[in-house]
Amino acid sequence: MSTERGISATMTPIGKIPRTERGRKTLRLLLDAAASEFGDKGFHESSVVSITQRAGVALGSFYTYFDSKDSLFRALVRDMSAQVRQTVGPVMAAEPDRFDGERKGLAKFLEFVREHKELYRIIDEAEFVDPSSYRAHYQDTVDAYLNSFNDAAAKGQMRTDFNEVHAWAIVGMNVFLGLRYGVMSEDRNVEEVASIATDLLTNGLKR
Amino acid sequence: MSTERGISATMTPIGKIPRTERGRKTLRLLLDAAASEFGDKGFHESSVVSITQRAGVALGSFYTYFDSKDSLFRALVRDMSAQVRQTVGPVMAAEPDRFDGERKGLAKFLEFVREHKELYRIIDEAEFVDPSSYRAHYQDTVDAYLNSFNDAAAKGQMRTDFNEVHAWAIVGMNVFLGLRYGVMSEDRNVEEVASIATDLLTNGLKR
DNA sequence: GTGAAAGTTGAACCATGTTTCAACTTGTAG
DNA sequence: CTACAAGTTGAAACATGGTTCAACTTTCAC
Repeated sequence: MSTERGISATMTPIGKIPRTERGRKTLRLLLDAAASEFGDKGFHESSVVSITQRAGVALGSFYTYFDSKDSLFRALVRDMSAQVRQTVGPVMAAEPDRFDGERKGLAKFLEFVREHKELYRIIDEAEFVDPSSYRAHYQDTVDAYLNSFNDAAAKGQMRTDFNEVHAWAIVGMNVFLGLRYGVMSEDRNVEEVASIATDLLTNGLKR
Repeated sequence: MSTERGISATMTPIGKIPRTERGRKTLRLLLDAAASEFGDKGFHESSVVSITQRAGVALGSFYTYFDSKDSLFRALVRDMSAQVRQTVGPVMAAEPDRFDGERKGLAKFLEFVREHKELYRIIDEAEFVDPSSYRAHYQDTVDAYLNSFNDAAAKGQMRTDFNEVHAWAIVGMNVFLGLRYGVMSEDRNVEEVASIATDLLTNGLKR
């Protein structure tokens, strides 16, 4: 449930960037502590004091790297959003058949969610703390779907009369499956859930 | 964007219940003010002071009816959750054909969302402020879907091999369509969105 | 080895906002 | 009309937690 990533890959203007090894380590500690803290308690219940305590550094050190509690949160939202796409995207794209890709991608997504349960709390709370990143996150996901649909339709793998409504519907479907079968409980295995959902998406509910 | 409802219909233990007409009016003012305030700013940015100002009553009056800011919010969550089901359920159930019901129900839901944009902020923020109501809200919706699927399948209107995964998928789909075409923008009419979604649900995406 | 830059520290400052309460006004039953 | 209950008021008490800062320690280039 920790991010396990290098510092400023997608981590755009975090605040001040560390110049030394010691600095990079402290920043990493703060980032990881913040992800757990926000995941456990949500943005408002989390406190900078508590984050620094988890990280094992002094309160003041926080402000060496971040301008404010908000700016840390914003950095985290953008980062998690990118992480999801970087994790799921390639898995989906690797399958020649679009529906196989959908199934594999969804399974990967559910796996990711289980390993990063803080994802939902962070993204969802962005609706309040950082609305533009929140919207951007879903819009980006929808756009990725539309692109992949274009490819698949061109290859004759699916209907050609799709549009943004379909994409939003599918994203919503996946988000909720992640909420239910990733975050709330792990009472079904991910492949099973992914198969059922992909079948629904492929064939519909009619008899 | 106001609730326009009587006081304690579904509004379980709100706190203290008013004994006089004057009291009921004040409570109504507070409830409506709170719904707008939470809708505009979210739970944490909202303040009791500001809610009482909107309502045009004194700060202290708030505590005549509610134990705390939290308890007011909890009351509001349960209330909105019930309102959605009471609004959409009957419309859905009225159609003999399950897919017609789905289309009409979704259209009604989108309409409701447009008239109550505060719905999403309140339900979504319940994830943090009142997690059990948040989960209950979606679980109740899913259960209602499963029941209606049972009926429809018995009438031979749809596949019989559905399960909870299908229900969560569809609920997620609808929630996201509400977010996009109800809250974020009203750039498509509700019937159009509902038709596209229902067609997806009925026939799937395959060619 | 030395000194300047980078990083660390936590007490104190400060802003915000929830909750309490005792004095006051309004409603109503008898 | 009276007296008690219900409701109202807002200043003040209280709690929380974000942010600043000046003294201190560590790192590292030269």
